[in-house]
Amino acid sequence: MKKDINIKEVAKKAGVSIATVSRVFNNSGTVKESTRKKIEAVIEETGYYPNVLARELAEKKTHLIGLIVHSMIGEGIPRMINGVNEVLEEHDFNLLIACTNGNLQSELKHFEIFRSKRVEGILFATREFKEEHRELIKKIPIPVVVLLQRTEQEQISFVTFDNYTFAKDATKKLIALGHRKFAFIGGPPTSVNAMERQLGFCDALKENGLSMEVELSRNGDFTIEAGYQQMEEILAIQNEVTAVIAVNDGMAIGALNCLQDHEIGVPNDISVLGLDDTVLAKASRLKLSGVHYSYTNLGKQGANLLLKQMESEELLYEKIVMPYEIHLRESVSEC
Amino acid sequence: MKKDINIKEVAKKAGVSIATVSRVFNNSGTVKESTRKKIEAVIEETGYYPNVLARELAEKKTHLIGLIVHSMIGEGIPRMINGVNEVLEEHDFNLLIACTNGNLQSELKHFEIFRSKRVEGILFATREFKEEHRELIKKIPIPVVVLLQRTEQEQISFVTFDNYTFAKDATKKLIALGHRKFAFIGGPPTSVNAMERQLGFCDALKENGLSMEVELSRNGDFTIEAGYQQMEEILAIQNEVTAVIAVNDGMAIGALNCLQDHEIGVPNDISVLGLDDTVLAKASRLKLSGVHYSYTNLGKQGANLLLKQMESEELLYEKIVMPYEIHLRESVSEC
DNA sequence: TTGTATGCGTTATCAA
DNA sequence: TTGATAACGCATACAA
Repeated sequence: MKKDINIKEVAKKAGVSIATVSRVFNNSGTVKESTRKKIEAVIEETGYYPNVLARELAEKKTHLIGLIVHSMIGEGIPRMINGVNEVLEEHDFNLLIACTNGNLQSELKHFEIFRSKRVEGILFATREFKEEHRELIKKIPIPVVVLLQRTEQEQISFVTFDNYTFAKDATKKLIALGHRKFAFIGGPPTSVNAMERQLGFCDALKENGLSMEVELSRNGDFTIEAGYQQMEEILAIQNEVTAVIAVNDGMAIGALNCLQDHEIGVPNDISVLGLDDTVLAKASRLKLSGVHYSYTNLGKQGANLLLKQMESEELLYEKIVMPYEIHLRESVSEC
Repeated sequence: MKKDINIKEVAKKAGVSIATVSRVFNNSGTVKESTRKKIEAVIEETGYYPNVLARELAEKKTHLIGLIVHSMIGEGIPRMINGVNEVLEEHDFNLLIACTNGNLQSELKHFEIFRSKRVEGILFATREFKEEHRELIKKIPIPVVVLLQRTEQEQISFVTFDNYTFAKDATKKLIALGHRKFAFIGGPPTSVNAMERQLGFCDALKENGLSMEVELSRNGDFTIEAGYQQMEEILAIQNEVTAVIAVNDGMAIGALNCLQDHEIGVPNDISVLGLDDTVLAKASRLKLSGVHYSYTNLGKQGANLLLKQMESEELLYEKIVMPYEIHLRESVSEC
């Protein structure tokens, strides 16, 4: 453990000026080979490290990107962060991360913290994009890209999945397989993404002239237990249902487990599909059907878009919707 | 989007000196109420934000903690990060994260980057703690806490799980239930944690005077598929096994699925246990038995220890081993 | 090829 | 209660 040493001391030891030391460290300007060698020797000997803070202050660049997420838990976000990280690393940016647990005050606070830390760009993932976010982002002189959420008509960039469309598409696939009697297990009303999926599901039914009893559209809190519980209630209501769609894999697995406990055949009696794509889907004995989309790629796209905005002279906005695939596996069959 | 404004301009607009503006912003020194009001008005009007870079340069503090992880993927690490984040947020530290994919060069590089960024402490999670890490950490004048790995005799702090002991304990529990014929599905030899678990398993057998055929101790790459495959091969070798232990849940689930495909009753014919604790354990129809330990708490402990080291005047080392619980659920029974 | 001097935006020390 | 001014450690324009 040695104390940090600064450029002045290195210069003194090497018998040169700080400007020359700076040149050596940044490969800028021209330095005679012999003095370069001399300086490098001193650097090696002293273990000198430039104080990046000072450099950044002088250069007015921090090489810092801020990432605000509402949660770290789950499969998706970590993969997204991984994607972001991969792109940023290629461009020598460092990642400052804040986790807000979806708390609005915390989100706004971290925008301010990041701003005062002089991050050069901000990636923002929230559960619900609100008016307060909009106002703050418009006010801040830092490029922002919103992840996993739409910003609607605003002049604010985002990269997201098209929850509505893939939910609609997946439902249509089941309809094409002959299913007419559906049950739906949605998420809490506070989850914009879950609501979008639910809307997609409903519209698919509508467009095909189908309808369903209101009681067959239920809501859970994304857990396996909730899926089990809701499936139980669906079965109690009536037994003509031939397909169950859950907004996430956890609840789909819960439904699957419930059906097996009732000795109802999947997919022979009832097909099950989760509008999601997690390891759970592959872990169940009966491979769960679902929708596939890549959080990693979303993260990469987001980071790339942000970098592009940072480089751009004029203001720049882009709205990117990531592609998806529907995977019909063992839990689904014709009806 | 407005341009950032500095303290000098605020001072000019308010007709005071920059020192006074600084005082207002930091509630330091004493300022007359009327001038405070005046300055606050200008701050409000201009949307002034102090440049934290400059402040940090002057104060020689960055309020930054660096976290180096080998991977973001999986359940554990994100929870750990969440724990770290929670503690750091309470203490107004920001988190700089680097993901290295286990690459040694990348790990060392990020130590240097963090050092030059003047982080005040570093949390380091790697797959294998090597000589190079040791040397670098000893050289760097920044407190470091290693996570999820032991540093052995070194004067370097760590917080980890006791893989060896919980694996041994869990095995003993099965022995106590009457099991004598075991099969083991381990991880790749590069995973220190997996090897420690395997050692614990072996020692539990030894201490109870039990032995096993070498071919019944197998290795996989942690995936569900690998677990399935290895179980298949175990069954091909012989059929006296009454208990299978896998180093992680994924492979335990694979084994479970394999057994069900062979119509071998679990737990009546064979008990299955995973030395792990992920959502997978609760998702399987048959609740998988396993070991419970909290990554969140590990992250909190690590962050707290690091903060303690940072505050401490003299050098300080602590080695913390987190507690665990063994959960015997539906996949295990007496023999 | 090298050195000098200035600026980056703060905080902190003194003096007023 | 306030203001000037010197750090903080570096980059860089300009001069030598």
